[in-house]
Amino acid sequence: MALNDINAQEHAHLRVACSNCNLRELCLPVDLSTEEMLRVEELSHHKHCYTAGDYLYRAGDRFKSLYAIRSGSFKTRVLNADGREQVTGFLMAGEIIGLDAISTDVHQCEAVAMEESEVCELPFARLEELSRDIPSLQHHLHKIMSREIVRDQGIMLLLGSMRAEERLAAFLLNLSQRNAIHGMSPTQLRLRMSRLDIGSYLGLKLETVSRAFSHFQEEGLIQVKARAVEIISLPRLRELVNK
Amino acid sequence: MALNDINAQEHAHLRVACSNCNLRELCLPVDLSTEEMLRVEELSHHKHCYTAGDYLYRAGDRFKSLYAIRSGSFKTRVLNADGREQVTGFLMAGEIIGLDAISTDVHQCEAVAMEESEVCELPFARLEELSRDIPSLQHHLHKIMSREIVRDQGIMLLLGSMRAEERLAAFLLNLSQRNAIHGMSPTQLRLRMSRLDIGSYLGLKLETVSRAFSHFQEEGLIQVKARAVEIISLPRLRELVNK
DNA sequence: CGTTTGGCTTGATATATGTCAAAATAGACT
DNA sequence: AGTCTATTTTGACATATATCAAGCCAAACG
Repeated sequence: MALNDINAQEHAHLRVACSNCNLRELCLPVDLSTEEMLRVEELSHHKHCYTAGDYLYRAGDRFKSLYAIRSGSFKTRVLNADGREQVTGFLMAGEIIGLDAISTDVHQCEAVAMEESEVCELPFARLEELSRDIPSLQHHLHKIMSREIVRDQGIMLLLGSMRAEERLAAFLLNLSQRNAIHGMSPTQLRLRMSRLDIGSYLGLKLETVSRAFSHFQEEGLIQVKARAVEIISLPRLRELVNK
Repeated sequence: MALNDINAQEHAHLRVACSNCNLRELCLPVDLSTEEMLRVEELSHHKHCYTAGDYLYRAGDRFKSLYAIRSGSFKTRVLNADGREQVTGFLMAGEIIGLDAISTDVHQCEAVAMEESEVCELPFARLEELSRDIPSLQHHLHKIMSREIVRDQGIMLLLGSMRAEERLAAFLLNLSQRNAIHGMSPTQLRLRMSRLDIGSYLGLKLETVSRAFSHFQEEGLIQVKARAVEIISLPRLRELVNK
């Protein structure tokens, strides 16, 4: 079965090997023995494929598994009683998604693919079992959850104390940094999300986001062509955030 | 040594027993055996006392322990490079504080007591050990971390999509609910924090917070006397948030 | 008991961002 | 290629919140 035969709607299962995965150091601790690695692979040997717009899960879905993003990207968003919505994150390869659901066994937010994407399913009950036997895996899981808390606090700082252009600059710098982690260019960004989504994430209206992009371009900070953004001056963008 | 002899500056140690603690069901899973309970008590038998303004920890401090608040309350805040600050939470009895530090082994934010407060220290390495042996404790820890993530996402929704008065109403309702959990009145609130802190938490200036309080009072929603707030109409306050 | 101090309230005004509307552009589909 | 649709940009204007400034109040203190 060739990769491009997979229909995302079927959530096709595919065997994968963590030991060969080039994202290994993002998902797993570094010091696993061969035997431990085999046990982990047994846990997460199922891969699922999605296309843009597909839901990985919806608010209210019963929680069973975390997901490690193997390729592509997702956005997560929370919905209010009255339909108000807030994009809470844009997640890319190597990141773990679904941590919010552990608290109640029900997904609190929803996750939507922003492009062709693949995830490894990590049944959480098995993950807990395994992490009881493998201390470094246990600690790694704790770090991942803690990192999510730190990330969220950073966004609270952004939403609570920064103005529109500072928020957008921080957003671009964050994308740049995460691009770099994956060995991609820190200055050539291909945005996977709309201005509306960026606005929701940054607590701004889409028009404000668009104007900020235009203004950055006028100032020679970036070059914008729709969703292709080139950062001309990383230092000046950083200045903008820290002032 | 009597309780009121304790000097907060000394962070005096006191033996405490979880099994007698009336906050037990907030900190611990319900189904611990007597033997397991004894082991947990061994983990967390140290209590520390603080007075208003004392730091529980500062950003940059090496991470060693989580803390369970036994009495009183703390605020946590993150600081930016340029001195910008954001209050990220107001924590009260029964809540666990310090989860953000697990990710890097260094505290990312700082925690300050808002009144006379006591905490139980939970050395994290020991907590991890213990939770390897006691699956329900392990799962409980995961739930606590996940709950923090959900809480943070709720604040992101508030900061990103609500207007000033909606934010304040949500804040008051949250306090009311947590008061109720502790068997206290859901309508008689004694605020432990200043308008400045509320403003920082809600992403507003203190004047805006003050005006919103005044306006709520004019509308007959609440009765404000400095930091003593009486909620007159919970339903109308809820309406405000969900519209 | 009067003074000091920090926190809170209130008013007048400024400004960043939202709102509404229209045009431009880019992608998707025949 | 050409039409259709969704997304993005841009402009004019409205408004929520910030800013600046003054006065008020209550707890703390000499």
